[in-house]
Amino acid sequence: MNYKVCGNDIVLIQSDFDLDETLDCGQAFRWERIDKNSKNAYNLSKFDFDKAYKGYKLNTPLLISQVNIGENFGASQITLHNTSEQDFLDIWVDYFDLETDYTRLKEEFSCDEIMSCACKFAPGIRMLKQDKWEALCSFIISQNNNIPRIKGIISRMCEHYGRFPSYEDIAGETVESLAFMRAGFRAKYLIDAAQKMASGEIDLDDISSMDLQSARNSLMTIKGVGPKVAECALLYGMYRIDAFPIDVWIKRVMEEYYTEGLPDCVKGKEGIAQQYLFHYIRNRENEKKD
DNA sequence: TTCCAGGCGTATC
DNA sequence: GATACGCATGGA
Repeated sequence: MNYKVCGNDIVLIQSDFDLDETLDCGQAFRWERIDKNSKNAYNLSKFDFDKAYKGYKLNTPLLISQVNIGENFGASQITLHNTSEQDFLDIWVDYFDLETDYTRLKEEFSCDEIMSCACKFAPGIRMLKQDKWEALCSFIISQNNNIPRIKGIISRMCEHYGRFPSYEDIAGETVESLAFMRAGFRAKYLIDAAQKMASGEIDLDDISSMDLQSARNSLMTIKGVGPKVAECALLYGMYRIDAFPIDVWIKRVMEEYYTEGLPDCVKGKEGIAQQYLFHYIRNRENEKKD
């Protein structure tokens, strides 16, 4: 890892990392893009960047910016603003999966034609290693919902508590007291998850070390957690990259390209492959509409 | 107005 | 075990 401490900032030159493709691709819901016109509000007036986001890992805030380098944006200068070296090494290196070589990963994936297209379509995707409880909550809220609304519900939740609520916070709530979130029928599922954690019936640390099928089964004892949400909690919250969430979009990918199953070159890393495929099929469809 | 969104619980066969 | 339907909410 090649980084410099510059005053209160951490600066690194990083390949395979694009903030839009990583922070706004449906794996995390608490990153907000900073409009360049409003950068003064973030004390960035003297700082030039191509794109920047503000967000959190659970309750640690971060302002992160990107300056593209070179003609084909193969690498970027990434700056973590107002971040101590300690927090960088303890939290963010892990969160942004900076120890994984995505160049090599994409080379492996690219032995398959569709995967090769998907990797080229969004070469700056990285898997975020999110907090277990944060990811579980997020994907309980995600069911039968769209991404802008998921973000809105989580935003209202965090604003209400002044932070991301703990499971103890939610365990003490009722469907009525959570009405401010406008989460609809999902509120009772959040409460059930929180109460099972409070009672010790569910322990996410234990689940993270179980074999995949046992972990799935344990998560699915929570009301509102079925196969898809369990898979997402495992992939995004516990970095179980062999978990493969199948939502409506990935179902389309499977029906269109992989009726025989996934190619061998993604075996063991299906979850990361899924992230490229999800982004590819969604944005390819969006282009059709334009 | 109807349909859809990173699904799941329940009823029914 | 498979299939059908309702579910809260809000944008298109």
